[in-house]
Amino acid sequence: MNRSSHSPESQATRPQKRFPLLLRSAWFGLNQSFRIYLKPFGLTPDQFTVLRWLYEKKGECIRPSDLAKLMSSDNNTITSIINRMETNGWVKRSPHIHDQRAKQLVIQEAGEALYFKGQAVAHTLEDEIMNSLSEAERLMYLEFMHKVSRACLDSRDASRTA
Amino acid sequence: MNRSSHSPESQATRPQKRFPLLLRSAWFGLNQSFRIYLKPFGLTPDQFTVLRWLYEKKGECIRPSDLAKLMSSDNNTITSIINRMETNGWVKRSPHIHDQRAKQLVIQEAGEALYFKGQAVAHTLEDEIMNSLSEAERLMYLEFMHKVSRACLDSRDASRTA
DNA sequence: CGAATTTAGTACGAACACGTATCATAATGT
DNA sequence: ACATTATGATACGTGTTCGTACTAAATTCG
Repeated sequence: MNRSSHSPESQATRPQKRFPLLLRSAWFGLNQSFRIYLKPFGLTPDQFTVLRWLYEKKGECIRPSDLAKLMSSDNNTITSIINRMETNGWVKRSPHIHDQRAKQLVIQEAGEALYFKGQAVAHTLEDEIMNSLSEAERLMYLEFMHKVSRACLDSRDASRTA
Repeated sequence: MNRSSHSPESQATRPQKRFPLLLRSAWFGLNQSFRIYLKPFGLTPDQFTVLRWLYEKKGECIRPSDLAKLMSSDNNTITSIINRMETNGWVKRSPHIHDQRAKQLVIQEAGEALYFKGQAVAHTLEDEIMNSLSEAERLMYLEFMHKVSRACLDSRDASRTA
């Protein structure tokens, strides 16, 4: 009841601790910071994430639709990103072995070199952010964040089938 | 070595607990879910957020640049969103009293009506997500999330001036 | 086997994110 | 007062997000 009505201090004084706002500013802050650090390499945060997955799963056969699931994204977005990355020679689309419709995504030499450069930035940034919490807090936080992100994805999937 | 070669459980079983990945999936999951629920109203999540701030700060003079700060966004993005919302008659650009360059953003009747509709959805969704944590966990989580989002924004600001 | 359904990928369009450039106005410094 | 600098808003271009629609191939089922 009376969660916020219209008292003038409700937003200004009370510290902003509502989840959607915190999530938004955390995501935008991290993403913007990462983008600026990656800029000298000509790489965007999303492109880096693609390189990351293709590198980590280099033995396996990764299709665009797999990448979409791994990145909580969708096929359209992946197609668009891969188009640019293939033009730049960072990844390659190969035919799939068992499925004539599908493509297999393979990271290229140039892409791997870029990935290594970006990785250093990514780790530095992640450590910097995580240092705002103590060791004990960090463990709890990641545990909670895992549950919350699971709930967010479940909510999305539920809203799609509804 | 040989950390994943081709064992199928390497990624599927081991929980992904790295912060950037969790943050990404939480943000995309929540945003996509919210978008689907708002769709019947012809409203997007970002447009809802604009209406939210303009409603909550209705007494104060809010300029596009203020909105950019409140939403962790930038002037360009706000201009673009406001263009569409003004076309739809949900908000209005008025001249600023003391500053000839600036505009004052005012929420319109139609915008307020839409905001109330979206608010119900937003609260339901937020509660649903937060229910994945216990009361005690939720308090700690929001506290941690506050620190982390602060660190993300600080990192962004630092990277800009560097 | 052959028809219905599902899945993989993409084209296209609207909305959003954001860097750079531009113009007008404000604030500052000497 | 006047030149310098900073700020508010926008135009424009590129990249990302995602809905709708379409084609081709795989799967399911009668």
